[in-house]
Amino acid sequence: MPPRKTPINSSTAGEKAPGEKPRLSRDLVLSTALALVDAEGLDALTMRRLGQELGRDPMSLYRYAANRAALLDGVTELVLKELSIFPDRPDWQAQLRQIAHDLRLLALRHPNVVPLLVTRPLSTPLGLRPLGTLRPLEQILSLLIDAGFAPADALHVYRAYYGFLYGHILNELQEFVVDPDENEALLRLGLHRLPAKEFPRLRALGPVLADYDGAAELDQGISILLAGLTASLAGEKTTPKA
Amino acid sequence: MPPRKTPINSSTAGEKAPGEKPRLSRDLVLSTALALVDAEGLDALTMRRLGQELGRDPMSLYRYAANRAALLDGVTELVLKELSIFPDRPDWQAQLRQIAHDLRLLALRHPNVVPLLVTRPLSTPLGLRPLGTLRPLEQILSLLIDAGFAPADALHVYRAYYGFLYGHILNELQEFVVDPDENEALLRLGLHRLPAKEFPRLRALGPVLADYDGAAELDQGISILLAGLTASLAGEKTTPKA
DNA sequence: GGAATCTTGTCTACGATGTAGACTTTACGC
DNA sequence: GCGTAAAGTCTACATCGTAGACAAGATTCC
Repeated sequence: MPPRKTPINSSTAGEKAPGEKPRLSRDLVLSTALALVDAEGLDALTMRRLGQELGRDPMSLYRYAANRAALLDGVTELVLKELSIFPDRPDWQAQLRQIAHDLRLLALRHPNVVPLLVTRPLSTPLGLRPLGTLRPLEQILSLLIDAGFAPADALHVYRAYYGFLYGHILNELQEFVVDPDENEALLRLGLHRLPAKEFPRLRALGPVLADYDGAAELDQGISILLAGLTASLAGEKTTPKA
Repeated sequence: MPPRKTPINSSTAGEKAPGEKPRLSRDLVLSTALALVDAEGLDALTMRRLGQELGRDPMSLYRYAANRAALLDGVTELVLKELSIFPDRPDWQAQLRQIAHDLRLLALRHPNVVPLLVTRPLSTPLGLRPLGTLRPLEQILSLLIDAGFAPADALHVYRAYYGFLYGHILNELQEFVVDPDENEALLRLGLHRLPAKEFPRLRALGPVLADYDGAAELDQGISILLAGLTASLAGEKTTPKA
């Protein structure tokens, strides 16, 4: 992708009309950063570039994020804020299903942020993560406990659920190519490159790979998981409703 | 972590005795890179540092990897080669379970590589990935098809299975802290930092979080998934054995 | 109003990184 | 032994994150 000159934030006026310096704020910085990542990928998010995007000196950013890593954390937090969970709805299974689909769509909306989503927590102990990152966890636990699960069981359910969910998102995004016309072509081209003796199955699956219904697959997986979880937890002392 | 001076590869002699320049090779470069990542993390793997580790000019590395990204791909490939799959064993369920545990152990052995494992495929279309990366996929497909699954179903099973597996690994590694003594302390410390009103459930789960049996949890999840998958595929034309 | 103080943005500068391109050295086939 | 190809090295450059001193602007208190 060639570097672009026009600013990402296609707001009212040109790039640096002298009067309109809109006073920085954490939200402004982070949302511009997110827009930049969405448009041009993670590598495009450099301090210099972001500064330029905001019409400010790169150094000014350090007033709103301690360093680049913190900036990335802020972006993940911002993205996760797009996810709304209602912990006091009645049907917990329906809730989990709904959240799964919401998160999937969120990931498809911000594919370039997904590496951050799955990677940043690996380098930050749980207690030190941005609060916005932990909120979904807390809310889902709340959801499950309110539904009648013992706290420890709720944690197990959460883990299985979120694990599967993240796994699915990674899976789906791997096979996701931006240009849908190019999709099949690139796929076949790529597959054709594979040595036929070593990868017969994979090559034969080309057509099947080409049309991938992520939503359906996710839904089916969630069904299996929920059924299995309730069944496997049925033999214990606490039983959730339904 | 402070930078260290002694070379990673604690081989026979000191750092740069003039006679012992062991002639580079792709394997040597990659395995040294892996050792470096294992010991000091991904950020420590710079061309200069790796060159120094090998007692060579950083530029020499470009004879064995086109650029840094290709080097990272090489490392992932190398790690994945540690995983051995036997596609012609009888019991496919037992096989999948075994592979799951193997992969989990692999991830625990190379936690710093896990971000690469889950992240690199996102930026490389399937057909253009390093072959070593695709081999497990091919082998598992083979395993399932030989077990009686229709190819398309095999793909679905694979996706659900690998999705869950990767999700679990990410989950477990998040809660994994290197120093087990520090574990609980750090955990409590971190949890204590959370605002009590907003995160009551999470805070209450501190003790449960502290002892996490990843293997058991993985096993249980796999059981659920396998049971669910076979059940949900039973109504279709092709049925796998058992 | 005016001065003191805190906040926000800017400037300059430094060390580290990936890697292009020209060069030198080594290994090997005949 | 000589010529050719491969392996390794050197120099150089653009770009990155960010420390630290400073300036501009806003806010508070009298």
